[in-house]
Amino acid sequence: MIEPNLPIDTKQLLLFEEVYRTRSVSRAAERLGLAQPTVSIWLRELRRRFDDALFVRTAQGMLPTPKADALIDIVRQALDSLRRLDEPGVQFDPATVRRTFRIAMTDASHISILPRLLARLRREAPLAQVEAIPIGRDIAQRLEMAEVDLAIGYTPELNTGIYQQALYSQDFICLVSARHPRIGERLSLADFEGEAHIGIVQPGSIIAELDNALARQDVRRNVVLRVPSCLGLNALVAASDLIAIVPRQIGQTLARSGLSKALECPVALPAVMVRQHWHARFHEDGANRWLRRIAAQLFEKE
DNA sequence: TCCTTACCCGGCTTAGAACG
DNA sequence: CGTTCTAAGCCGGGTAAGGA
Repeated sequence: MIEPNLPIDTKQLLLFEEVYRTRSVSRAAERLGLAQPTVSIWLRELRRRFDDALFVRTAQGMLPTPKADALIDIVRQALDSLRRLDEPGVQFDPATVRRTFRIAMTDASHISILPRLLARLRREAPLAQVEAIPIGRDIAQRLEMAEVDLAIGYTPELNTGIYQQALYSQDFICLVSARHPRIGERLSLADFEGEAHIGIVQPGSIIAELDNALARQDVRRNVVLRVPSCLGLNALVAASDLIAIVPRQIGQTLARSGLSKALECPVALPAVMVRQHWHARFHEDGANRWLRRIAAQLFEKE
């Protein structure tokens, strides 16, 4: 016995995935080429192993328990990894790869990075899929568990086991309505302190650093609205007389709609470095290296 | 070293109970 | 009524043990 504690048999992983997908023991058995009782017996072993019913009979079929819901992603990733063992050669070929790249990023990056990144991926890896995942406090763990291939953002708290590469320096700009009643083409410090602001509240986001920087310069801003995301910002700014401090790229992109205008901040705000992060386990992995190179190349010419 | 035997294990079929 | 679970018994392959 090589590893008595190795949690599970590959066949049982396949079974788990198939029952989860088909919501049926019988259909899973048919698809796996097994007799139905065999599936039932394996399921019993899985239930003992995980100390959970995993699937329960209902009028809608064999529905997964919360435990099964929690396991399915890990199971699928394990199976994906095992299937890759059979791919010809170990080297990575973007032109033929059929997999999902999971990239954690802020919603601001959905505007500033994702379109260009997606265009490159679609061109070079037409069979691959991309999943954008919110970048949160648990990002280091998710990188380690291979739930996320790459994390892009301002995440100074990542360290052990996580590699990083600087992508670009991000500075800030102010966004106001294109029809603002008092602010023209320049934003003065008096305007900045006198007008009301929208604050973006995202744990770990770049924007959380801003109030620290303003406080150091003894500049106050009157935040009357806090939102969790940049995505609805344009409509909010356009329909109000509020000021929003946003990453320069986001501001310029949103201002192109004509609803809002991007103005230089009257206060010096420190630029922050946006980096990409990956786990040490995948440092030599062909697919991960390729993905990192694509992301880095997006910013080389700037 | 080779062969036989016994045993274990995984998977099968069948049958019946339990359940929604 | 259809689906799922469980038990009993069978079969084939692998393996360990023992004998020639």
